[in-house]
Amino acid sequence: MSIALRPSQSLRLWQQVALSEVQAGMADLSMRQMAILLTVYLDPPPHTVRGLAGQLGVTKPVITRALDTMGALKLVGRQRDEKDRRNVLVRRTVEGALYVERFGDVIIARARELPI
Amino acid sequence: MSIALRPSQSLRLWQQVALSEVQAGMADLSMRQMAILLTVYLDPPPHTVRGLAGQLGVTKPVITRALDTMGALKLVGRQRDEKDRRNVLVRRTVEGALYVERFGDVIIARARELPI
DNA sequence: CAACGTCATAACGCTTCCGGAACAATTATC
DNA sequence: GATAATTGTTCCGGAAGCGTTATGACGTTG
Repeated sequence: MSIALRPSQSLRLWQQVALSEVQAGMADLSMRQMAILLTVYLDPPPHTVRGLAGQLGVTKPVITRALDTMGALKLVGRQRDEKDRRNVLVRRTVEGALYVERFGDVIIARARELPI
Repeated sequence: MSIALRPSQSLRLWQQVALSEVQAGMADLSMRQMAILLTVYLDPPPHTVRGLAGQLGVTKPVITRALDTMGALKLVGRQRDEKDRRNVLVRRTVEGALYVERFGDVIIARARELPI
């Protein structure tokens, strides 16, 4: 059984989750930042700047800047790759894991409240 | 039947939709901007700056700036309320309606692809 | 070991956004 | 009709984003 959403449900879900996040005063991440954050936490490591840039179809400075901002928020960390010291490996953090987990809970809760 | 999502599904859905948007080179809207845009298009009008600020729990300048940016993208419009000329009514646009509709389609498509 | 790739970041000029305070325009109240 | 309240915008210094280009560190190849 695949997840079947009707148009009004899909948009309403997104709205309700976004509203919840804004109302809760959470960090106002952009779509790009969310894509990076979730990719780091959902896809298997390692994650490099170049790899993320390629996956998102953006330039490397875009990734560097996003990592700067989310790093200041402790949502991700950075570490030199000792095997190839040109690479920077994006590391998960405890705070980031908690953030992502909580975010998933919000989605589930709002999905449950959707009108049929 | 309510929409029941498991934790991994909810986060994966959000990631896939965000990735689709970024890869497609769509406007990189923040969570706040998405909340405003979807509220304007999903909730019944009229929408005022003050009303949106109250609903999102942010200050009025935040709404003004978001409307500036999304107005430049033609996603929303503004119109003076002739009944009470202090008010500004946020108007929907053709471009905005198409944007929102397309976005809903992306959510549905990614939801359908979710692993069980 | 020198020349060339590759990686991530820094630098550049510009735009957007922030929170908070001040503002002009409009309406309500006395 | 003067005063007060309300609405949305503008202004402030500062932070963060953009795309593009340049740079520095590291690895690979001749």
